[in-house]
Parts: sequence; C-alpha cells; structure tokens
Amino acid sequence: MSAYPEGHSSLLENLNPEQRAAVTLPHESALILAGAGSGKTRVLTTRIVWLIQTGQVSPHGILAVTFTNKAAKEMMTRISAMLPINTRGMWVGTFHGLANRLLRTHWREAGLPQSFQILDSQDQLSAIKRLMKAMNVDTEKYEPKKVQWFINGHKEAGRRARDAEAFDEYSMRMAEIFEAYDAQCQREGVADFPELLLRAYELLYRNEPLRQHYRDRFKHILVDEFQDTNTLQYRWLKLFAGPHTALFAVGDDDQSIYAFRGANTANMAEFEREFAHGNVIKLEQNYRSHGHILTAANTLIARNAHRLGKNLWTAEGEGEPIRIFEAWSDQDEASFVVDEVRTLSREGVALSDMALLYRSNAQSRVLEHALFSAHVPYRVYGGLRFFERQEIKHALAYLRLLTNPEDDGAFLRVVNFPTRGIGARSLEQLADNAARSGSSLWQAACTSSGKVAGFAKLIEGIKQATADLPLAEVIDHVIEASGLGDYYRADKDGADRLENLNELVNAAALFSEESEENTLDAFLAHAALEAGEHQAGAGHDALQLMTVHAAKGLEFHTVFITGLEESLFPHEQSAHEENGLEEERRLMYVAITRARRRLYLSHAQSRMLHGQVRYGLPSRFLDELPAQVLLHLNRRAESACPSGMQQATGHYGSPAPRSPGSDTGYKVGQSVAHAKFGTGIIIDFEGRGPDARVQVKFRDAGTKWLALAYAKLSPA
DNA sequence: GCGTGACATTTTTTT
DNA sequence: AATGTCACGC
Repeated sequence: MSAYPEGHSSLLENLNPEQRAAVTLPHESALILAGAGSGKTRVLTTRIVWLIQTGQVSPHGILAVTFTNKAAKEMMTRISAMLPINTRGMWVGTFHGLANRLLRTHWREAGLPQSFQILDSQDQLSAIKRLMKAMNVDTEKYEPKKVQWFINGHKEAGRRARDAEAFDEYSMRMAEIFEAYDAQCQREGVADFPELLLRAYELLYRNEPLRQHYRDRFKHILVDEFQDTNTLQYRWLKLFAGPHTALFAVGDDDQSIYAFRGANTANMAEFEREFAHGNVIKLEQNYRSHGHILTAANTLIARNAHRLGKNLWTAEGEGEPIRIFEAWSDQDEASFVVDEVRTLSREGVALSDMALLYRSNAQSRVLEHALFSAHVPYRVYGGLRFFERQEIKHALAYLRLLTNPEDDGAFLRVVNFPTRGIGARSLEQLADNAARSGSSLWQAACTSSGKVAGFAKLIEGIKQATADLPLAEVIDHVIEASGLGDYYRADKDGADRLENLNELVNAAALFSEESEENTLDAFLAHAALEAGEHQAGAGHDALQLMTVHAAKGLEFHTVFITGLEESLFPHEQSAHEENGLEEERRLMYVAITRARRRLYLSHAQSRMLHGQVRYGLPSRFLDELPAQVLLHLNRRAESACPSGMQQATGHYGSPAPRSPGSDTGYKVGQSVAHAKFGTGIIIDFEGRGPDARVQVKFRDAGTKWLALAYAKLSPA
C-alpha cells in the first residue's frame, strides 16, 4: 500500500485483494480471468485511472479495446467520473472503431480513397449478389450468404483470397469470387467490417515506421471481453504491442458465446503462453448473485471439458431456490410468466429489473402477445436498428454518393428510389457502358442522356447546393431534394418513416455537437459502426425481453429463462457443429448468471414453430443442475394432461381432438420411456388396436417409429 | 417499369 | 406465422 502515493488508497479501498492485485500490476502483460459479476469492468477502468494517477503513463499512452460501442461508452463514462482531467488523447473504442480511426488518418498509406465508405452486413451481401450476377455465378450452387460467410471467415482469420485454401472446384470458385469481390470494393472505395480490421492490420504490418510509431506510443493496451477476440483481432493486438507494451487482457472463457462468428477461445490459452507467462489473476468472488444461483451455474459449466478453470463464490447467503415450471404449451408458459411478473411487480420489484430471456428471437412473439393482452409494459431488445431501416439506408445512400461517387452500391440503391422511371433495362445498359470504359456507374451516368442523366444532374445539383451547409442541413436538403420526403408523405404508411428521417437530421445535429470531427464522412462512418442504440422507449419502467446473447453483460433482480427444450436450447443446429453443445452450455451459463435474486426456468411440452405444433423434451441442461437448489413448481404426476386443465392454465383453442389410439393410453405430446432408447416424446400416431404405432422423438436416440404392441413403453 | 402472387426459408449478433 | 425473393403479367 505504502508503495503508492497517498490519495490513491481511496481508489483501491473497496477492492478485494485479487481485484487490487490486478489493478496495481506492474508494467507487465497479464491475463485476468474474470468470472460473471466479479467486477470486471470496474477492474479495467480502475486500472486505467490508477496508471494515470500514479504518473506511470499519460492518457496518450493508453489503448483500451472493447467489442461493443456500449461497453466503450460505459468505460469512458466511468473513467471520466474518476479522473477529473481530460481524457482526450486516450484511445478507447471498439476494434472496428479504432481500425476506422487508423485508416482515416493513414488512408493514403492504406491504399484507400479519403472518403472510403463502410459497408454493413446488408450492404456487403447486396454487393456480393451484384457481383455474382455480373460474374454469372449460379446462386443456387453458390449461395450469396455462404459466399459472405466464406469471405468474412477468411478475413477474420487474416487471410486474403490468395491465401484461402482452395482444393476442390467449389472452394476454388469461392476463392475466385472472393478475389473479384475485393477488387470490386477497391474500385468502389468501400470496405466491409472485416476489411477494416484486415486493412489496418496490413497497414501496420507492412509499414515499419508507422508500426514503430504506434508501438512507442501505446505503453498499455487493455482488452475487454478477450474471450470474444477472433484470430485477426489477436494478431492485431500483437502487432500493436511492442517490446515495452503491457497487454492487459480481461476475459472469461466460460462466457465465450460468439464462436459461431469467428471468436477463437484458444486465444486465451495462447495469450497466457505468449504474453502473460503465468501472470494470471482469477477474479472468482461474485458480487451479483445469491448462492443457489451460483451453485447451479458452477455445476452446469463444470461439464464443459475445455476450460481454463474457475469457480465462482459469493459472500451472500444461499438465497431462494431456482424455480422450475413445466408448461403444457408455449402459451401456457407465457401466461405463467405474466402471472409471476405481476405478482413480483406488486411486491415491489421494478419491471425493468426483471428479464425475460429466450434462445431465439422467434420465441418472443407468444410472450409479447401475452404481455400485451395483460397490459404489462415491456421492451424488446434487438431487432431492427435505427441505421438499418430502409428509409435511413436510402438517405445514407444519397449522402454516400455525394462524398464518394464511385460507390456503385449506393448508386443502385437510390437511382430509382423514389421511382423516376429508370428500370432494369436502362441500368443494364448503363452497367455495360461502365464496364466497357472501366468506370463507375456514376461516371457512366454523367456521360449518358435521358432519365439517367437527369439523375446525375440531380445529385450534382444537391452537391452544389449543400457544399457549405452544416451537416444536419445537408441531410435535410437531401431528404427533400431527392424526393424521399414527398414519397413518404404520399405513402399512407409513411408517417413512421418520415419521423425516422427527421430523427436522422436530429442525430446528425447531435453528432456535430458531440464529436470533434463533424464531416459527412465521419457521420457516415458513425452510422455504419454504431447502427444500434438509437431506440425509443428507454427510461420507462418495463419488463426486459431479449435473447440470451443480448443479455450478456447485464444483470437483473429476476430472470426468466424460457423455452428450455431439447432442440431449442440447446439449439438443434448446435449438434452439427464442433463443440456446439459446449457453446450452448456456456450460453446457458451466461443466462443463469444474469440473475441476482430469483431465477425461473421453464419449458413447454408443445410449441408453435414455423406454423406447426412441435413437441419438445425438457432440455438436458435442466438435468445438469443440482437437484438440491431446484424447486419444481408443478412437477406433474405420471398421467397425461387432464383435458380440463389445459383451459385452466390458459391453453387457447378447442380441447385436443381425440387422437387415434387414445384408447391405448398414449397420445401425441406425451412423454414416454423406453428400456433401450431412454426418454422421449410421442410426436405422431398411426393405426389402432394391435397395429397402433407411435413415432417417438428420443432425447438421445433420435426419432423412431415403434409398434405399441411390441415396444416396451411406459409413461414418463 | 411496376405491382402482384407463388415460393421457399427460417440461430444466436457486433462491428 | 411471417418474411423475403423471384418470376410473371399488365
């Protein structure tokens, strides 16, 4: 303690020994294994403040990297609250945000036009489709989505088209498309998300003086959510870290839930070997959840084989048991949740302190319906983001065209929207002309005649009229001059879209005020990189609905995890993926550890999926929890559902029709046990009497048809 | 050129 | 169920 000047003790006062050790580590690389709720963000921000306050580094020498804009903002807010001095010069942001910053500064060295534009995933996909059409690629055989996946996967692993392993006809063609796609992007002056990272990486890799400059500058690099880094991001960090840089990586391998998009869990072990050299601190004290909840989480995650190893504990009491509810149907499940939420709300738990979690977005519909009917205020996270709405994308495309006319994607998006009589045939002609002279569509349009030339004049006119206007007024002018405003005013369903366009003008005004750079290019980059968090309805007390993925990093008094059925959670897709089940289990671990005080787990026997009733078995994750912390709210007797009870629990519609074979004592939807195949659920029925056969979906043994007369089935 | 209906297609999500 | 994509006819 005495090693550091007085006055900093208050900074370290409320930290536990491990947290303090992490915050005050000497100038060395280290790995901080921080469990859920262990004060990870606090350690990260406190370390930055401590480093600066003790004079070990100036804000200028710090680089802090996060994954989401939300996390970056949160970090900045906390730092400013602790540090009265200005924090400018400190680089805090997302990987992509920082890469963008680098490329904007060194655009020439990176081989990009000064006004290069960023393609979001949507833009990228349409660029790929456009290219494949021009190349005459069969989109049945080569699905554009797969191509996008292929390209991004390679880029995220740090590979260009020439490095892509191509051994058969299929992958060779894919690599060809990849190469042509990158050429198209280069021609048009656009970069997709992974391209930002790869370009920035290559820039520093090839440019020795520049690399040296940044290596000398950043004395401390701190990384949040390190378990989510992909191969390229890790190499990126290694490039930035010179011999005198301390890399401080904070992460939790148990919360790695983004392997499906390239996150490489092995990075943590690798980092430990390459940088930390055993300099590892584990934060295992959890300040969030009560004991039973942690016990459940620990027991569950212990089943995963590939772990660095960590066990959370709490100084709090055991708390309440975990409540399990078995519903007949998804609607039954929803009405159960509504009842419990209302009761808790009456008891004083704020709605905003309760979360309703599900594995996939499609599950929210039924829940929303029930909440809406019961007049329970709720807010759904996720879904369409502000800058991804079509009217916003249209306006942005006009803006992109103003600053970067080579952008064919933007050109095509708005050349005939609002419609101005420029159809597919004229565009084909235009594209031919452009291809022949090797120029962009825009250039070809400028030298053409008729309606296409009219469009070029329109854009040229807008460009001149807005040359000296402030950002917000530029956008306002574009909306009107382009005809977007008139178009949506005439559309009877256009009111919302008009309002969003208005909101875009406001967002631009706000952006000019808040950021140092208020150029159009900066705003367009901002729009691409921070598409979300522009959502209405914040601030009201409302029940929080979201996918488990979206819940990471958040915490609530009460958490409901719904749809705990086999093939839904764990998702059936995960069975086909390598280590897919382990990732699903980590997802469940994340879900459980969101709860502070009360946790509900529910599953339904039947559920509407893709317009069909499906029957699901309870999730294996329920069996993986220790029985002594569970409370079964309605563990049912052996028998099937008495028909009257379905209505009593809110099952809509007419009672189930008498199914064939209801005389045999078995019916569709019922759980059964088989001596050899284990437990399963009846999903279909065929025949009567001695010929009766049932189709049973077994949890572990797949789906089978069994003759009732021979198979030794028993109700389970 | 544009609107309409048949058709398939359904994880998770940030940047 | 709901949504997007695509071919077809006006």
